[in-house]
Amino acid sequence: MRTLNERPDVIPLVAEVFREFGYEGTSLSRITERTGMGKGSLYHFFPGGKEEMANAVLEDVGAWFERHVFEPLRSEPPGAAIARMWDAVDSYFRSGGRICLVGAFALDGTRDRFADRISGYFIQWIAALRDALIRQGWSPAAAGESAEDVVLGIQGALVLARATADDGLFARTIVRLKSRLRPDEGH
Amino acid sequence: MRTLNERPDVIPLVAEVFREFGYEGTSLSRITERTGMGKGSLYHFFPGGKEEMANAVLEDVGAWFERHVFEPLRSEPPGAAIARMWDAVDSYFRSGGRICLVGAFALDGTRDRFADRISGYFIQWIAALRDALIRQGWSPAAAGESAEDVVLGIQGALVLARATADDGLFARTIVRLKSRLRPDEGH
DNA sequence: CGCTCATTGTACCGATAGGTACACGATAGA
DNA sequence: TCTATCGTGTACCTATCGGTACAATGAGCG
Repeated sequence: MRTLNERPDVIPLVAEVFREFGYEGTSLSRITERTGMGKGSLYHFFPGGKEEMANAVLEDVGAWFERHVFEPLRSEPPGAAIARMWDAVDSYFRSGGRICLVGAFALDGTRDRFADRISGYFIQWIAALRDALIRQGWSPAAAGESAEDVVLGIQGALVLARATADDGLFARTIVRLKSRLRPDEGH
Repeated sequence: MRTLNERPDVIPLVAEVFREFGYEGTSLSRITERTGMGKGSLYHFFPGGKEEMANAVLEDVGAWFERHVFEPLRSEPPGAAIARMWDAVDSYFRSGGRICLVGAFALDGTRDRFADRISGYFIQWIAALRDALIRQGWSPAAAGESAEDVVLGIQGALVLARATADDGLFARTIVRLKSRLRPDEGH
């Protein structure tokens, strides 16, 4: 046919396949049917095959969070940046209807293959949030602990929401986590 | 050879394989090499093949938690039962060095195959903990919220601990979660 | 128009997937 | 000791895996 597809267009489609089936559960044929691209095109854009596709997907996810979450946390006024983070998280994960690819990859043997990208994602997130909290007047220790607490809470909520198919769980959890970041107790 | 192996002996070995590689990433040959059992024996004990093995493993995990965590939470004095839960959790997950099979299965397409067992595990855990908190004098609402918060925090900690290869994260998180269950704020 | 080159479908590759068939050997009960 | 059964190793099955080769196609451009 013709050149309707570009590499960046395909990545979100491929991402969704990995999200649904995990790295090992994602077969080239599944990607083919979901993207409408044959192996020829797929290997043209991703000469490294499945591994390169997953890498591109992880990079794409990382870039999205860098842009919409981490960077604002580091440079915008902390209150506004944190509010923005909650909005981004809620919409990105579709209120718990969508899981975190990075978290899912972290849990099985896939982790070792993409260790740097996976750990980088979480470390950056925690560091950026911690930074914002410190700029909001928190002590470094309390900020670090709470940042970890929040990021981990989001991941846990995604696991539980999908495990129990409880529609409200994610939103409930976000409310609770939000309130923990509000300055009422002494940090 | 002879009948050294019994079904119950093999299940923990198989469980470890699923834990490392996920459902899709676990191949019969990997199970064979890890357990030392050939396909003949494997299919003798698990005629349903891989799916039956995973089911048996999930049942085994569920039974362990029922015995060491859920049942105590329901019937023992709440303070002691909760203390026991923390010990059980820390040793079972090897301070974060071991992931939660149920949580891992929940995140990808594997969930649908074992939906009842997976959701049952978490629902029972939360309900049992909630029950213990109520018997400790918490309001039902606060108890439900905190039970969810704790179980989800454990899952999140397992994800992050493995993602970032941070040895101390799990223990740190447990300390924090523990303190949230101690009666100081008004519930 | 004709050249070039990115893009694509198709056929094919060896390896391995999950699963089945079956016959051999040990065992235990009679 | 004879025999029915349990446990096991091995050979084999088809389907699919991830990946490669390559020829046809088409757009862009001089």
